[in-house]
Amino acid sequence: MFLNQINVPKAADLLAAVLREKILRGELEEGADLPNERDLGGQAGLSRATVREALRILEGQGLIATRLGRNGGSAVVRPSAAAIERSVDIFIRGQRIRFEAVLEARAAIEPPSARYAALHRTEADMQDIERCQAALEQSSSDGDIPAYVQANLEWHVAVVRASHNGLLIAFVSAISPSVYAATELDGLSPQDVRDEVIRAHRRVMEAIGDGDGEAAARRMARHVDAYVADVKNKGAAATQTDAAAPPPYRKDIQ
Amino acid sequence: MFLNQINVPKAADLLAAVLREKILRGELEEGADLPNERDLGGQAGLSRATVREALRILEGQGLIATRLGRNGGSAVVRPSAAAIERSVDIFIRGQRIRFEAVLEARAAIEPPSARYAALHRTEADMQDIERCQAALEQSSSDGDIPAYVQANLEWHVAVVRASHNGLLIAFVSAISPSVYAATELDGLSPQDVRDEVIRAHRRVMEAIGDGDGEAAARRMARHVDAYVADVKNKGAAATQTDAAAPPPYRKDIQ
DNA sequence: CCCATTTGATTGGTCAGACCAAAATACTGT
DNA sequence: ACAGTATTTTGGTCTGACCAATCAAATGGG
Repeated sequence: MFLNQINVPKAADLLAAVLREKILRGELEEGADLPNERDLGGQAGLSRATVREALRILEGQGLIATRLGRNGGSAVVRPSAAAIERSVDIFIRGQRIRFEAVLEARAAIEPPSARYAALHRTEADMQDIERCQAALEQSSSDGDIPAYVQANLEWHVAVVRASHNGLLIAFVSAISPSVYAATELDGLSPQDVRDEVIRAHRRVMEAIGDGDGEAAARRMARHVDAYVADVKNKGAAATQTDAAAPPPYRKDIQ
Repeated sequence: MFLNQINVPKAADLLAAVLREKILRGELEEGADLPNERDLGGQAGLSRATVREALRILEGQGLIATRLGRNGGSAVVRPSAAAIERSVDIFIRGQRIRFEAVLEARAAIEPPSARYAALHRTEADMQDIERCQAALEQSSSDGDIPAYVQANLEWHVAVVRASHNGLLIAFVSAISPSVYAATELDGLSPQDVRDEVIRAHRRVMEAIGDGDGEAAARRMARHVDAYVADVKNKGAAATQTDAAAPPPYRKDIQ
């Protein structure tokens, strides 16, 4: 062997790569309009169909947004966590990641995030968290389980957001929908469990408010570990009755 | 107001969504060939250009792979962590995530991952980790810094891989390239620091080998926190001499 | 002069048809 | 039996056209 398999790149991929670099290097700043598709094709010596495929790639990566009509066209947008959320969702569903593993990942990330939250939180962060907690308590006393689960997730995301670490926020946001989808399914959460969750949240919030990182991490760990243990028990109980079926992690997969 | 903004979906997006669901629901299993582009267009009542845009979207999401030539076409592939790595890379670069924040995220995820690794590792996992450690020690004594940094990262990924949690593996894999790119740049890592890293790794490995989750987590935390503190100090020192410039986090951004 | 309406220009969205190029298969002559 | 050639299948790309959404400019009545 003296030559590696030569990889013929596709024109659309190349164009997408060029534009992506231009964007990420900051040559094209946020909001900047790309030339229209016909001009882009003319400049690059490519057909419009090829240009469009390249734009589709970039759109899928969350780097541009395309609007129709006069003064439309493709404009550079700041890549958000949405792309990460999409890819994580696809990964979880495609790899058939066990629901327990998703919870484990959350249990891994959230306690350190709570520590950072305690260290970096602002006044506005605390207000956000408290707003989520209020919504949680309200929906719990109303007995509105879906709203309760939703508010619960939002509380967790709000805590991580207070860490001001974009990556941790993105990771937790990315796995939250899966946690929600699987939790809602169970229809669990009796009154006493909900009350205990509310108390645990209050303890964590107190630590974050005090700026006590260690306490925040410890209490958050207790809280999410209890959740994981709870689900694992349920999973084990379910496996007794139906040993062959893998634990469902999402309603549309069975 | 009595009607919300009506969102006209694009044909390619719809087709991509339909195919994506088919794939993720398992209707099309791994390796299955999609119909060729002409047939797909015929069945869906769409032009080939539109079909190709849809396929490009799916390809970007890592759900299909397309090969040229007779017996070519698009085949379903299992979505891997690669898509997550791409989106995280774009996110980090696009959001100008501080390098410290990337390290913080790693410092958050790796200690709990080490705990899971201690609990779930197999014999093969230990061998992988030891192989990485051997490469690390070799390149360190050779003074080959790039190889050393590379082996260092691989060791960390190998540890997380031993946790057998796909999400944690994906997250750490996703941020590793950024850690590498930024670390290499520094050209730091004098002999004594490298030796200390090697000793820290050995301590973590011992705990994982013993199945002692708490010790593994604690030692890993010590190890990565030292790294973060080191970088933060360097960052502070650098800011003294050049207070205006934001800390570079990647060589191609300056 | 102002405002509502109509008209027109710009741009993405889609289509149809063609040809090229890569890759596997079928064929053919030795 | 085999090497070499032709054929077929399929993605890759191009050209050119028309539709549809959108906004700007022209228009016309009050």
